[in-house]
Amino acid sequence: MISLQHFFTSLTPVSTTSWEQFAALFRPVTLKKGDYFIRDGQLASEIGFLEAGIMRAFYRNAEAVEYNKHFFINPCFIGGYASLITGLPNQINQQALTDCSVQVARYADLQALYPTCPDIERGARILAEQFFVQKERREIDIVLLDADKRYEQFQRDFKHLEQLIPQYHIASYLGITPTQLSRIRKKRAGL
Amino acid sequence: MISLQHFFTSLTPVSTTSWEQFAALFRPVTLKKGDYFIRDGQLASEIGFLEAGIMRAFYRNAEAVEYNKHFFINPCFIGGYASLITGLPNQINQQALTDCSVQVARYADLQALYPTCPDIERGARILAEQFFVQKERREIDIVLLDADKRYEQFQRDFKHLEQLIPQYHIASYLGITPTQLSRIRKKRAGL
DNA sequence: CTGATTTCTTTACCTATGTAAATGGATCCG
DNA sequence: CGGATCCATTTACATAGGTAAAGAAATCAG
Repeated sequence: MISLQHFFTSLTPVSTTSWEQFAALFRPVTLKKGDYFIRDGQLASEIGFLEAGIMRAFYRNAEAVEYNKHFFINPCFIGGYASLITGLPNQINQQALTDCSVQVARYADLQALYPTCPDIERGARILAEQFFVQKERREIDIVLLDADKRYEQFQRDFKHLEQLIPQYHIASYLGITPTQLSRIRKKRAGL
Repeated sequence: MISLQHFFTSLTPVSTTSWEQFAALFRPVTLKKGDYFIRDGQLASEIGFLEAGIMRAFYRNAEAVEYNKHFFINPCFIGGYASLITGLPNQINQQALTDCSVQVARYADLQALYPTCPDIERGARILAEQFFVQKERREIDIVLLDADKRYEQFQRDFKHLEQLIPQYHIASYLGITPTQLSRIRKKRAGL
């Protein structure tokens, strides 16, 4: 299992003193299945590192319909990143689909390290760049692929996840209804 | 008109020596209407700052159908950002819709400044964060809004642009056909 | 085990949007 | 002026996908 230390230092080398200051900011938190890490409407103030468990990120529209936009199945950073950056209200929800263990830090404390720990700020830059790349990849999938292809892509991106969560979550991720996903699955089984 | 210097220093303060090294990397380039700054399939190696003019960014699918994903109407950085970061082939096209003036630098030269100019790297971090926020905002629009609402959003986001470019570019940005955009416009006029 | 709940599939119908082709304005040349 | 080109609109038809409701299957709790 990939630790916070392993994850961060794979972004960029970090000096011992920087790492100690960085690691000291985090405290362990347990999320039960169904718990939220962040909800829309809130101001984000904390960043998390998901050590174990599965979470989903989703938007809710004006009619309270949910649109899954991502599943976290591997250790990675979570949180209302856009809200942390802009200081504007968060628009995303992040919810545990299984029990999860998370390391949590105040984002302001993390930012306070940047002036004295350029290696930490470098990690933050690289992380922001990777977030951007992920988003662009997903954008391309949405724009260029039809629902069938996005389903294939989902299966590649989230190996084994399909068996672990209800299908309406997958349909929501694909931007279709469970009805339509069922049609796609049926069509594919017939081939 | 916003210069590269004005733009960058509004992200974060930059020391004189850092700025001089940074500015020295750029050379002016002129793009004629229709010219490309970057095409899909290429490896990106340069970053640009659009000083004046209008450009579009678009994807092309396997059938060569184009999907506009952004219009650059104000001074800002351009380039195959994901390709610069990952070193993988670029997937996006960026084309001048009017004659444009651009300041161009080799991305590797810019990166080479990071170890000695933490203020420049900080600017890069902030820029990456802002790119992320922009993408997320656009993602939310695409997921949560129908074509009518996205059209309204387009008109707010790109004031006056509608008069300057053909409608099929707008339709492509909205993810619909010119036929459908025509129907939307007609319906709205009737109200 | 059994009833209750949740999830998945299916059916019937409906709507938004796509495709293709025709029409009609603009606009640009020569 | 008069064709040529480009662009927006319109029409007719086709299709992907939505909605609602019912039924089937799986899962869970007592």
